[in-house]
Amino acid sequence: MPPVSLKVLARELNLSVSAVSRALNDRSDIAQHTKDRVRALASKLNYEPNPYASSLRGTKTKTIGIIIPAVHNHFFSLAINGIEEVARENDFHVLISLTHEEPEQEASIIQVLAGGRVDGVLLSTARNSQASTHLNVLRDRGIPVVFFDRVYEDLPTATVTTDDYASGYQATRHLLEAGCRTVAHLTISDTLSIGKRRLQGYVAALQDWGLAYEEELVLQGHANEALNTPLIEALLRKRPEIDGIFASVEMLAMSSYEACRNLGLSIPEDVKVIGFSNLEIASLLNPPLTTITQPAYAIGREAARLLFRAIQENVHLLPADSVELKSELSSRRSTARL
Amino acid sequence: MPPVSLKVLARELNLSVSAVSRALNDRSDIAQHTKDRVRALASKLNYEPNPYASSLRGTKTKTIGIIIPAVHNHFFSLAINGIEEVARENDFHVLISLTHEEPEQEASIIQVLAGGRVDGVLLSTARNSQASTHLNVLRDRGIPVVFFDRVYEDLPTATVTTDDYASGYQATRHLLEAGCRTVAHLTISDTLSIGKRRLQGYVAALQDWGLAYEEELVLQGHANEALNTPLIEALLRKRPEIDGIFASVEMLAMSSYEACRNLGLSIPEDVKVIGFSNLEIASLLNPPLTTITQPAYAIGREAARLLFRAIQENVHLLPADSVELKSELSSRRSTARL
DNA sequence: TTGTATGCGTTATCAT
DNA sequence: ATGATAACGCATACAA
Repeated sequence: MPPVSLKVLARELNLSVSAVSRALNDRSDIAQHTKDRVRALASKLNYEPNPYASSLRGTKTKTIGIIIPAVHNHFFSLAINGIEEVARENDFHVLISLTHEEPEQEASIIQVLAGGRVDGVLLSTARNSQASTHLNVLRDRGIPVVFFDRVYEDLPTATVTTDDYASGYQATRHLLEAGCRTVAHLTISDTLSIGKRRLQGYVAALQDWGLAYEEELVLQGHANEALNTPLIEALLRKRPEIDGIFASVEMLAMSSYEACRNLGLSIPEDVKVIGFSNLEIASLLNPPLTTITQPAYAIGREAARLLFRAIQENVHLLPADSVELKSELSSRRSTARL
Repeated sequence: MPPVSLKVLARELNLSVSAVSRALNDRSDIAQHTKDRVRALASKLNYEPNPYASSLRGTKTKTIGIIIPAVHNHFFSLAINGIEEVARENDFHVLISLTHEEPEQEASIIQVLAGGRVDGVLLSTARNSQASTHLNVLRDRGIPVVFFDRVYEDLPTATVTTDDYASGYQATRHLLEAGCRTVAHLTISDTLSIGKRRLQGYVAALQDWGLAYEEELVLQGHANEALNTPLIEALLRKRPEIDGIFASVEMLAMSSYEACRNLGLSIPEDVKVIGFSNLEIASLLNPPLTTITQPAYAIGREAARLLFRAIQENVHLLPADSVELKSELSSRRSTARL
């Protein structure tokens, strides 16, 4: 069955297309009686305005794009939840695209979305994305962007992040206070914004404790998650004095658990582990994992809120509009002082 | 900066709009030389065709819709991964909408998507959705739908599911073989397709063991996840002879762990637990959780593949096109025979 | 209060 | 080989 258009309604009601259009948009220059007739038929026939025709005229697509590395990740799925909710409140739709951590994918997605598919973009960058030139298309088209969590630091727009430096410092201090003297740091990328900041916090904490920073103790995880456990095992074998692990992402904390299990190392007796994580069930792990939890849902909401300000009130987003939220450390048995 | 349109390219090249259009679409009636000129300028100016204008002419939006209860759930996020991948392979976009388990939301989302926003829909129904009449809009508009995991059983279209009855039977048998004699079943809904089938498998297994089915041992979880732990605690207190729990979804298995911990019950000594789950880290739980794992990623891919067959080859999907995949039981310590 | 005409960006059809 | 024109569905400016 062909979709119900204004034309169909107009023919049926012996009205002009424009009269029907205005009736449905509740314009003041249409008789109440006519509005009633039109609305009755529209709902009877399940009329739904073609959003693409509207956007072709105006240039609001009522759609925002989310570009993230993966959805299969507690942090991102919680963030999406927050974003989707705000979008719904604003009567917008959400287009989701995954980069799978590949900068080229990220660039191509942006290029396509910029072609008029969305009114705004929420972006958390791929692990190895470096130059931000592929974002120029968005700027040129006047499509606002808000970064969340993983940001490009040199871009003149708003970001929503957490206090990664402070959290990195705090996590490391937590291990040192628990008695660790040789703390390894597992990161996903030392060029990525969050990777850099968390690492800086780690380094600063070591310094304050009078401990030397050793590059060898910093392990960069592999994109292929299956490879991380053996990498960590190798590190623990090479440096058996390691008594603490600070994992900058959930996945690396889990790989650390597996590595310790495979090597017969006990947590927290032999090695203490702390990790960034949004696992609700951290307390059900063996042993319960000490976590730094980011307010993922709030981050999503906040980022979306900023984006809608830009879209609907037509304000230009500036770095000064950026928001920083706090993460929370939950101490559990994986870092217990013995 | 205004977006680059065909008109802009045409003016710049002293060509007609239609010539430019055909050049970009690589039509045979355009001189190679001209094609080259056009393509060069297009890529120089980052020309991107306006997808909404194309879809207005044709009626392919190059977009599919995913409608699911939540994204914050391992099963669904893995499925999305599979779907997004197939969509990308077909050069399609993915619109994602969450029902938050509310049938009204589901209906309203469908109504809106049917208004020409997507070329096809992948749907996993909300927990309490009953009537499927809100899907008629899609049928009327000729928009194909593929259900995955949670399906409407009375609908003449294809579904992608797992062998839920067999899995329910197998899970229950697993507990009985481990020595359990009073097995509770935790479900999210006994009207939902997957809930019904898993329950039927549970009932059949009890029967084959000569055990009576007791309605009291079947607990329906609450949509508000926080309420489930106390509900399970209450059940365990009321029926202290319960020595096995079969949780039909991951969340309820986790709540069972918490309930047991709160009551001081040991797993698997006092109570054995098995649950449907896509937690990669089930083996890191305390104790490691015996799981029935659905091939979530494959389900997503398969559902998307079917949908694209319908969209691109214009075939009408029938129940006979449905696919059933197998889940896998991984036995771990939570159901160890002692 | 309602109708007519126009244009958004694209593509198909029919000229030239 | 290229150009002119019309149409998709909608919303606006203007006419009646």
